[in-house]
Amino acid sequence: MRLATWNVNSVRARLPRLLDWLTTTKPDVVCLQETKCSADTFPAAEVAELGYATAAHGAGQWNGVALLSRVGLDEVTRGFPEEPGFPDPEARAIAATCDGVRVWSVYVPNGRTPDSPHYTYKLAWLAGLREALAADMATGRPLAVCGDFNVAPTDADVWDPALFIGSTHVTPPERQALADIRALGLNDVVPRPMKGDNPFTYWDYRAGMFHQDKGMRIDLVYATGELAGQVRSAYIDREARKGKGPSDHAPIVVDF
DNA sequence: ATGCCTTATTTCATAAGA
Repeated sequence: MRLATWNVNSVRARLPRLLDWLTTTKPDVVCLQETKCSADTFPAAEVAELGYATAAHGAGQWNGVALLSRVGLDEVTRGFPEEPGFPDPEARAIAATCDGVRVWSVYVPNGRTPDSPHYTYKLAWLAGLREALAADMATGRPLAVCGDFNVAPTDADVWDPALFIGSTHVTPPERQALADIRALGLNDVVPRPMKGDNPFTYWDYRAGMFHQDKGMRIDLVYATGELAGQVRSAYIDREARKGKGPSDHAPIVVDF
């Protein structure tokens, strides 16, 4: 199975690039984040022409997640029980069973600043996600939770750790929340960069950050043990971050 | 301290992103 995850920063704005990328990369299952559209405006017909079934979860201009699959898309769940909201739950999680693998696409709240209520919400949401994953893993199926976690797991995952001290994405509570999720029995599948040493997945649009490789690794693939043991390769598709009209995130592609 | 860039929107200005 070829599994990918990509924060597309609007699936409609990115549609031509997404279709090209699907055609050349040929993933079996794709986790999308920041689709920024409702389920009924998701371009499902366009991806269906390439052989993909769609399950989307969205509610307008912000957030939004989706799953595309050409190997089955069953037992779809949107959100999770007792999902924290701001104040109401947002479209940040969707899961499905694809060829026997339980796949989650998640878009973790940004948090803004550590003194913001959005930060408290972020930590609560990650704790809630942990409980939902624990419940889903009780079935014993292989599982992968993929997406934009908005947390850089280590200092090596940001281009300048000194610059990030005191900022969201690197604080100990956020990193602990990720560690608590891994402690369920999930393994960080670290993809290799196509160029350079840094496994970054996000670069700000501004100030030529991508070209200077001033980025962050905040998009993650966490897989249960047996599945992680079957990883043949994992890479960050930096080509998709180049050129005209890219997302600010690059896709991660994992072959099992 | 802020913009740098890009998105969507009851748009020609704002909120949000990370």
